[in-house]
Amino acid sequence: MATKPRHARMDCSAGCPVEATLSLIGGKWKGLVLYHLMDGTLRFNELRRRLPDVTQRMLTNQLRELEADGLIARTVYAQVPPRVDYALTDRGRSLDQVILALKAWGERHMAA
Amino acid sequence: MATKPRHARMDCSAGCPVEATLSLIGGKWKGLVLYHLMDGTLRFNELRRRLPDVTQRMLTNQLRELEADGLIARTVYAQVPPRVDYALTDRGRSLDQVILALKAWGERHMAA
DNA sequence: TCCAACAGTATCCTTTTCGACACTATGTGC
DNA sequence: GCACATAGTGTCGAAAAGGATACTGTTGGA
Repeated sequence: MATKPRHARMDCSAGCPVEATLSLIGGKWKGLVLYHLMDGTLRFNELRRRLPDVTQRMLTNQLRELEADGLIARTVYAQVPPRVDYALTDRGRSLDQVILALKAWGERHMAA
Repeated sequence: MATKPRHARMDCSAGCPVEATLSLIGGKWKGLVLYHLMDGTLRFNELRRRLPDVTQRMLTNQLRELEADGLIARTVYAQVPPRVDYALTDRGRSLDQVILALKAWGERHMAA
């Protein structure tokens, strides 16, 4: 129970789905992880190399939470050295437009 | 200086604009505030009534941060009792599509 | 004369989040 | 028999975020 949902239900008020969605992708590195996984399946250390500022522990946490929320799938191969693949689920892929909207806005409005 | 930006620059890595945008709207109630202001200008207590679970202090904080980020405009009228209007700026209004994308996704994928 | 409405502040405290750092298991190549 | 790579865990502590509660000043209305 690393993190409890900050917004578990949808029945609080108008506009609440906004917060509910944000609570899924609002983790400090989740947007970035989802964005990189849009390129395709990645192994743990591949993600690490793409996100050099994320500590190993944080990356693990974020991945676990994304998995718990059904946005990514974790596949473990019984090999040595271990191999674990991360990929978007259908649900995760359905966020693509949202991620791209966030990215487009950031590129257009953060010139400062 | 209630809150320091969690993501001030855009030059960190690919996909970073995603995080930059999230850092603006990721406050616990910011999405909700922006969503309600899409209806039009609201006074402080009108917002309070629409967001009953937000304490007065938190609402003030979130509004101040949104103002500092240039997303909303705060207009004070020299009256008694005081009157303060909050409205989206152009920059804030440019987030409408993003907010609506978040809302649409939440409504469609949070049925659980 | 006393109270309610407005838009906040001030203070204190708890919870959550984040990061540093060290540690694990195992089979392969040298 | 040693280090290396992989994919993690565990523990600690600092910092940030969030929440509870109480307080302010003014004026119009009952």
